[in-house]
Amino acid sequence: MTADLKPHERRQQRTRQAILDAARQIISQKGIDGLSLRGIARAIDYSPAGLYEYFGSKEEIVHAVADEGHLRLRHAMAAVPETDDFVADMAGLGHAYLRFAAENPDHFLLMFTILPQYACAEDGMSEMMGEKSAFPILLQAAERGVREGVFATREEHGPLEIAFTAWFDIHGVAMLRLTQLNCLPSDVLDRLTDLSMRNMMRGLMAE
Amino acid sequence: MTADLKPHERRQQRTRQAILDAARQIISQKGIDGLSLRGIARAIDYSPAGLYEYFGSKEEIVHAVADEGHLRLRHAMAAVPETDDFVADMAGLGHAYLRFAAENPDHFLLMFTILPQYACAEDGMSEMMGEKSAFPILLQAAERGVREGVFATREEHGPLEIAFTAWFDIHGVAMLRLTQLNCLPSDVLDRLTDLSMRNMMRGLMAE
DNA sequence: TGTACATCAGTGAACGCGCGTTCACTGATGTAC
DNA sequence: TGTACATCAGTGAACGCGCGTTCACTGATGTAC
Repeated sequence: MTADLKPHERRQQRTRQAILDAARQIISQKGIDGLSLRGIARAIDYSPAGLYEYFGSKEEIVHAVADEGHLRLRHAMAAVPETDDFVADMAGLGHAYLRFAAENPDHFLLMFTILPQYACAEDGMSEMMGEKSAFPILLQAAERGVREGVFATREEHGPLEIAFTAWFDIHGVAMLRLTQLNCLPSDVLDRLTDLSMRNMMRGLMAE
Repeated sequence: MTADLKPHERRQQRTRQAILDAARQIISQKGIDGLSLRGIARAIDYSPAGLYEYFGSKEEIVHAVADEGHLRLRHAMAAVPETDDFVADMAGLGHAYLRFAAENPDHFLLMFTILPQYACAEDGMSEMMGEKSAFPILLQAAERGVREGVFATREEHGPLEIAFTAWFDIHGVAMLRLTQLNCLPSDVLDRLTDLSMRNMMRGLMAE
């Protein structure tokens, strides 16, 4: 993907990435409100004006960081190995989601919170199905679950609906753990998380 | 609760409330980043310095607005009437939650997003069980569901665990609808929401 | 190989802005005698 | 009832700050002949 570039293009790419990495790191340390062009520039030994060579505005940088986050989340979930035990694999996907949220809380909040002002694509579904989103990974798992007869399907209730149900549940867990339940001891949280995931699976299962 | 106050105390209370109302309205219109002491002061015809008679800092105001939000959400859910049909009542609670989120998106995001830096109470559970939280309403419903034999219980899986499962699901729906799925047509969203709630209930039910 | 020129990445200073907070103040309201 | 004083709610101007963005610039790198 990054092959076939002339040297100066590679240098550009590298600088662009350095900007995004610095931005991500600053967000991790000080939250989204702590992010400033001046801070990014300081981190990569540039003048603030220099950033405008690579991005048109601060907002563009923030969007790029969020996009990158979605990609990283997708990769984290895609990296969950597939075993014979579908139910366990499904739980593994959920835990990958939660681990990402726990390890990158401010990045996660940025991705799933701050930017509702995106222009809507005319087909709202297409963005979610794209390569930048983790949803297709979940959808694939739902399809496998159906194929293996673990999940029940009915009229108007196929893999897509199953994937959404799972996403809703795991996303709620992730958000509430970050923002409301962070005072609870983590063993309690883990127990509640597991129960919730199990209940959710139970609601989707055949028979 | 507001009785037994001397006139000047009532006046103070009213001003305090006016500040919070203005803050809430500004947040609704311009988001949390659009909130400034100057803006609040302008809205209630005060000088910015005057606000310090009522709150010690901007942060205090923001926390107060968030707290008020939790109270309003609780009231919205407590106002859902109880009928003979438990399952329908449970769905009603979910819809009250979602309606609140949809009608007060920025307020909702403030409540459930921005302020993870609260000092943790030594017992993390107590705040959630308090009068400022909507969770007890959900817990009551879960207890009723158990009492009526709709929800299954097992070892280590009682009303509390049921309430959490429901909260996770409905909160995930609310957050994703606000931040990721706002491009989908609302009939699609409503269908997915209902399916998810039904699946969740199914996972909790007896037999 | 050497020279003239164009392109490019990055700088430094400045722009105007809105912010939270402080502080000395004022004028009205309440209290004591 | 009148007067002196204390309290209180609210003001206005100023503080220092950090911000995103612009723009004329510079020095290095690349290109053409």
